[in-house]
Amino acid sequence: MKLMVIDGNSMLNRAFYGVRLMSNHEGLFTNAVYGFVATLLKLQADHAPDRIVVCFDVREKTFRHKEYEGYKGTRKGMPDELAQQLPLIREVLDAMGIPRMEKPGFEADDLLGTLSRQANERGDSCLLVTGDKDALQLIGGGTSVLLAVTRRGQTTTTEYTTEVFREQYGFDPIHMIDLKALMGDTSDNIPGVPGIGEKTAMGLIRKFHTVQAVYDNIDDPFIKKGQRTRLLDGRDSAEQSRHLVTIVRDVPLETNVGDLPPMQRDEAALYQLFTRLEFKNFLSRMDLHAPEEVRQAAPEREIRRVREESAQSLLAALEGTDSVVLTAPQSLCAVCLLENNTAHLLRADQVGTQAWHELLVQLFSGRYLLTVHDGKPYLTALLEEGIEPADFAFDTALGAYLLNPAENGYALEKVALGYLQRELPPASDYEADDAFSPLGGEQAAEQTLCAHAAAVAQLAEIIAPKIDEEGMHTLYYEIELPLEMVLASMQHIGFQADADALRAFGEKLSARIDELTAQIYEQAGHAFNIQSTRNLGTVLFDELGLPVIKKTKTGYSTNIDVLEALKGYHPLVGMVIEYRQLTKLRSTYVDGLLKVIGEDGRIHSTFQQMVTATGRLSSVNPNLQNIPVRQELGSELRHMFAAKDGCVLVDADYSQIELRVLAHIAGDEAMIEAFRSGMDIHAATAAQVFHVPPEEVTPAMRRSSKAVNFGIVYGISAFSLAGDIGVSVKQAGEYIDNYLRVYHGVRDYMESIKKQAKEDGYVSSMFGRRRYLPELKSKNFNIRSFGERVALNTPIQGTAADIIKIAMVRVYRRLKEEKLRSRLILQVHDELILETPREEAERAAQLLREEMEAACRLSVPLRADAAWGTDWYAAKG
DNA sequence: GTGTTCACG
DNA sequence: ACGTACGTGAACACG
Repeated sequence: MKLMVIDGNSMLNRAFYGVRLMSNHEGLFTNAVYGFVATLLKLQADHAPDRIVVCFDVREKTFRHKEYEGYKGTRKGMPDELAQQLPLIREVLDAMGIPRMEKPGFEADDLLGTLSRQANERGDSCLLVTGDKDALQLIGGGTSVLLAVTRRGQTTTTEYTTEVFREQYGFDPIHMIDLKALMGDTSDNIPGVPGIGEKTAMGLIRKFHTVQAVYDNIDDPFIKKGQRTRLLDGRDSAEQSRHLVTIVRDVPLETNVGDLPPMQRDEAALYQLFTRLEFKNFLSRMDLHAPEEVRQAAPEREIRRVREESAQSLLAALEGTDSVVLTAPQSLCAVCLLENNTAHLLRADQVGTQAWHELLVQLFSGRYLLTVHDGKPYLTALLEEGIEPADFAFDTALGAYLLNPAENGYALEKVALGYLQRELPPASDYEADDAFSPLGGEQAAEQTLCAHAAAVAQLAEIIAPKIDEEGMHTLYYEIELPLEMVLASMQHIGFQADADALRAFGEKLSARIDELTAQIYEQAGHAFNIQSTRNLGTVLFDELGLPVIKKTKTGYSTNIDVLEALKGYHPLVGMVIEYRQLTKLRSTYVDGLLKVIGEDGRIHSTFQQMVTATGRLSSVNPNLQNIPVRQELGSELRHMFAAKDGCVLVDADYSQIELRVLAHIAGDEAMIEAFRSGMDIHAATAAQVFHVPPEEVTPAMRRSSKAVNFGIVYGISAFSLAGDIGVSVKQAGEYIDNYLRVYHGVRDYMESIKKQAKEDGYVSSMFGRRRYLPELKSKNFNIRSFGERVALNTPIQGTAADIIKIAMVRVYRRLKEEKLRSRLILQVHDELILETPREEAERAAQLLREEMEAACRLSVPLRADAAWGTDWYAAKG
């Protein structure tokens, strides 16, 4: 028989520090459990033991540690995030059928020693798993040690047998005790012999093997004079240490190795536990499934599959239905329509191009209420076919996003696992290029398409009512769902970009970058990779000896704040700043954008609707929401984004939308009044905070008020405000105090939103968009503070996101209703851009501004400023 | 794949 | 006493 004995504390610590902090939906921390389970599975797979025992220290009862214990009896140094997870680990082990062992007064090591001895005496082999080198003394007689070592975040394990140990150390494992007795171990409070370090101790033990023998041969010429003195002085300590490091191998145990039952997983308990912890990949890896009674909640539905022969027969089958689920490859080369538990399948190559086109027109005409999962790709595919689809009736991906916007990714397989506890075959079955060609994997493709349709139908039944229950009906049906079509249209139309102008700009940059590179090398005295922060750090701080301003966890920080601070010290610094700026422009924007200009000369970014935790959109491939504007050189790039011939760009942006939302949500009379007065808000704030008439507000006063205004929206602290505007923390604190005295509605809001967030576990935007905040439950100050800032910021940022989304839907509809030829092509959080026939510009600008301002009624006016021009640079007012 | 930096709101 | 702004995406270096 093969026994494996694990040092539970050692493994737990490794798991906790090796896996980034994770928590489930409710804010329960889970990372240590996750790492622990992952390690257990790997150990089982690699070593296939017949029995496993996990041993723990019972440190609370060990008097040695008592004085360090906090009031709750947790060991010093064990963060609460980890302590919380101990009971979960116990549950996991129990469910896996792995016995736990602990014994007051003994450490895990002693249990390892005792169990391995017992096993060996019975003739069984034993593998001890630990990160503690002390355990190496236990090797031999059928026991080996699997030692885990973490270096640079990477854990490697080495299996030590007697041979491996001898090879590495040059003596027998048992003499590990003697080695430690001489060299000591500061982390374990083992004194050893003062003045004898690892090197000397190794030499002595290799030669003499034991402490006893060292002292028996103390006059041996091998021992140098100084060492001899130290050894003799430290003799008591050596003997005491030897005693301390010797692992007990005869702990009286209630359960002996012979009594260990075979491991028996309690699958139902494991399923329940992993579901609660949200360990979805373990559920599938360990092939765990919902027990019968849970499955009853969402049983897999029996679906009848019908292969339709023609578009007519398909449409006839759908006649009179009030709800249809659609699944299809994104290219829409086949469709699966599920109604009334019957899936109707049809492939493009069965019906011919023209008929297929007609079918799609019919299908997406709005006559059928279509439910889909992530419908935008279908919409863009249809637009490419020249078809103008109607909105979907329901999109389960969008619904899942609103129910919890913190997930990463809403792939059907993942959402189904979460809501239906069911594993689906992967969409790659039908997304593959040849899945529906006559030779492709048709069977799997059709089967998967049907299974997915069934899952979408069930998901809709679960998600739609939840959306309503959680007060997001309007947000969903009137904002997000119609917005999907607006975004598809924006993606389809794209933004014209001038490739030649980009290339010319790039060449200009390259010429200057080459100059700078040469100068930087000259200043440094050698060539190096300027883009490598490590190399640059070496040059700046080691070679040139400039003062270190800030450190990152991997070395010196060389970010812009640091470089600005170092500018006066050395001419190289200024060059690096310019070099950084130019290379950023060249690689991210010039090269990056050139790569994505389509054959139509336009850039078709993807607007992601299900990414951010706050409700904002994001833009990828490329990101058109971070095109430079703040610096003169970078903003030239906006000349390359131009309207097509005969058109102009109409650009409108909200003025101070987030602060206006704050004024409204907080109901702060003073701030509302400031906005109603129509004044420059930062100046108005300055006047109120500094008690001066508006005409006496100095630029410096306005600047600091502006910083405070921003800071408030982000969840301010005096420290960061100080860093931001370059005043003392005390000074910054006074600014904030003055600010909150004037705007006491804001102060009250800051308090009440945090309180409410703690009670509810989430915050909401004005339109009911939710974000859960498990961080607020953390006992870690930093994590909790982060949660509080998020609680403050999310309703503001989220409401602003709701508002511009409403505006987008309204602008899109009105352009259609009024049969204008202007088209929305871009959104940048508080800014919308239309491409507009020149003669329509005036009217489009008017419409855009109106709809943006009328999107929502707040207790302050919403203001949007519109302007137009031939390119984005010119259109920005 | 992770960390750092920097572009935007 | 703690260590800080909120939300994104892309490029590059490095292990």
